[in-house]
Amino acid sequence: MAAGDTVITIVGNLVEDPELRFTPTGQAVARFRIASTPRFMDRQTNEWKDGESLFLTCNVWRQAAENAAESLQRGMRVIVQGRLKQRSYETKEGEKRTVYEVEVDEVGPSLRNATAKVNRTSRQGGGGGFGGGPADDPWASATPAPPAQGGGFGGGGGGFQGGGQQGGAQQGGGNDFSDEPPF
Amino acid sequence: MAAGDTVITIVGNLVEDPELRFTPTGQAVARFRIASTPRFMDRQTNEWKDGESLFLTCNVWRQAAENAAESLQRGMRVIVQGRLKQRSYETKEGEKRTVYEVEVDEVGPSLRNATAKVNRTSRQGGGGGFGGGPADDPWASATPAPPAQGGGFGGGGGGFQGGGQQGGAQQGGGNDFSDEPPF
Amino acid sequence: MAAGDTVITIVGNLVEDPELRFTPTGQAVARFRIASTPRFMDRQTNEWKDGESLFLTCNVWRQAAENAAESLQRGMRVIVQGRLKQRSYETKEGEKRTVYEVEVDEVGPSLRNATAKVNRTSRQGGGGGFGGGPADDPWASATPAPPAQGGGFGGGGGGFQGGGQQGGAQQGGGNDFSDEPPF
Amino acid sequence: MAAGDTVITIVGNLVEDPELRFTPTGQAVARFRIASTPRFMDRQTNEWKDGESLFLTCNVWRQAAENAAESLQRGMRVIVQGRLKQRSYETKEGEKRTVYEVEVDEVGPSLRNATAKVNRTSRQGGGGGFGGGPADDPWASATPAPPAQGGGFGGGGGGFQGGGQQGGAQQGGGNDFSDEPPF
DNA sequence: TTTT
DNA sequence: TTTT
Repeated sequence: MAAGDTVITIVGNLVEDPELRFTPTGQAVARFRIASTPRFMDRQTNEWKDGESLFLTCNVWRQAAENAAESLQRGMRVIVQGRLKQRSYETKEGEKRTVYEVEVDEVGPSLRNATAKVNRTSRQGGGGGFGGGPADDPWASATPAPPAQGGGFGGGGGGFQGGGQQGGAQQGGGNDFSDEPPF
Repeated sequence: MAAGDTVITIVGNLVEDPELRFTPTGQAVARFRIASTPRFMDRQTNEWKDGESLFLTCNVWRQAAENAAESLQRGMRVIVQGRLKQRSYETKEGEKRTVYEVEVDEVGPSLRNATAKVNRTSRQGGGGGFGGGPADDPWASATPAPPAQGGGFGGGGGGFQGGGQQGGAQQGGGNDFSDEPPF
Repeated sequence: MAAGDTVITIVGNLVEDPELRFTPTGQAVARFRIASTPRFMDRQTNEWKDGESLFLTCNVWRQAAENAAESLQRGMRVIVQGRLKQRSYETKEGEKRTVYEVEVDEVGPSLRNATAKVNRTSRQGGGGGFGGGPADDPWASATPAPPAQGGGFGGGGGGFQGGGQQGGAQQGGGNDFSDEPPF
Repeated sequence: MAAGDTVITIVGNLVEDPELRFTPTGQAVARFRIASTPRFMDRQTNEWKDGESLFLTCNVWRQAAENAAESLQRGMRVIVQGRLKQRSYETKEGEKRTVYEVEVDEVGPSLRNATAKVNRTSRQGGGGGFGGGPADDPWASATPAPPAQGGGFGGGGGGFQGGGQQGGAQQGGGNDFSDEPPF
């Protein structure tokens, strides 16, 4: 990173699937656009409301580009760290325009996504598929309430539902029950 | 988030598996420790060297806690956004100590991880499983392969290799071949 | 900045005057400690309350170190941008301790300080001094007064009151009257 | 601050003097534009070079707005912390445009400015004025001078030279002589 | 142009 | 105490 770069971290949802391309030298680049929507408490109605979204185009390079194209998808919530850049160009009509983009240093799917999971090593899961069946799913444990899954998740199957009610009022959350950290 | 919170974004590797606990009210909390290791170019030898690691304990709550415990693992590279906090306590010997911790707002596995992937919706993949062994891993191929592939990815297999040569010299990278973005 | 450094921006008040020292080679370093106190809206009482302070030691180098020692002072609100570092050492009793410190890249007094001002060029002010007492302080006036004024600013007066009730409820604020930006 | 806001810290130089306005309700707002220019080491020539500047418009409110209008000036280096926002509007020709702006939470002059200083209390300084001309400016001296000085600081003089060679190669600096912190 |  |  160059000294004096404007570092930015954005959390938002993909507005479209990432698009993967390759430079002439074979370098992978993925580009996607995310919408970051702040939520604020309306002090009148005591309800959470959405603020205006911030849209930003992000460019990822190399291995992460390929991974992004593979594993990210419209609707998913992601965390992006990068450097804010400005690019100037001329329209066909000869007008100067300037766009802001993020040169990505790190991206990843937010674990606040419905059931975004990454694969762990094979020692993890016995069976096929992904996620593990209910049987060996530690979340299924009776105690501290499973995050809700019926038969679900079992082998051969989808899993991730982009969308869903992720963020929600819990944003910035933490300890809404004034629980003490049990550590 | 409270006004005036000290927001921090950390990228680093899990030093241990996340530990999941529940508060008396049943709230999930996961805690893990990450090591963030800067790399700098040694101008003498013209080599990349590791700087001193920064270690930080992170606390995640709720759904993300459960997801973290499920999908993160020692060695993985993660992106964490949260608020830096200081906690003071007394040792048994009556000495005051203070620790710094991060109250996590967002975490996710970095897509610079070897083959960190999250599940996409079922419309995505035809077949069964997820992950796929190194042998059929399209990312392993040097040639710019298209992200979508036919049979691929099939069943029974681990997938993620924590560790590996992730970060590497490409840190902060981007466009080392002075390629133009192909967009 | 090394790649992978953990960048942090902290806003807080100096807990003590900066201390200036010089390395054997004559390099200036200033060190000071700041307290960053978040404020949150207590939803029960509908009042702003202070959260737990975060204390952090900051090291500034070179010119900025000298400027800091000269112009910063206990109580002042400052903005600090730097890299979070961990330093390990042994106590005299042989115990290992670790401290977190900020290697400062940029510091400056916050313009939310009571009357923190920096000097402008001489075309600005007619007269001698700087600061001006409360009586002739245009900022004290409720009516939107023009920033530049004739005689003003004259001589022999203190000016800055470190501490005081700066931040206040306006934190993160902006547009509390739902005014439209007049631009 | 709303949850989910995209926090940004920018360091750059004012491209123009701040413009101060007031909303109908009398709320002060200052607006200015800054240029943030990264520097990178050209590994071929082993020289520091300027990267492309990032330009961003910033809006400050209230007291800080008035202070900004008073104390900031074209050319000065400032630190800005705020929230990145997007504003959409239509041109007179009916075209939709979108601009990115920063809603400022904190601003201050960088202490890496040539001689940016803020006033300290009168207990500080013996004499009259503030600022001091270049001639008697202790910061101008190359030798590590003690921060406290006798008569010092005397009257009638400009002081701040906006622009100049601020940033310089020392960006991100710290400890270029591998000096140990003398603390 | 748009996500949740 | 420690990750890559």
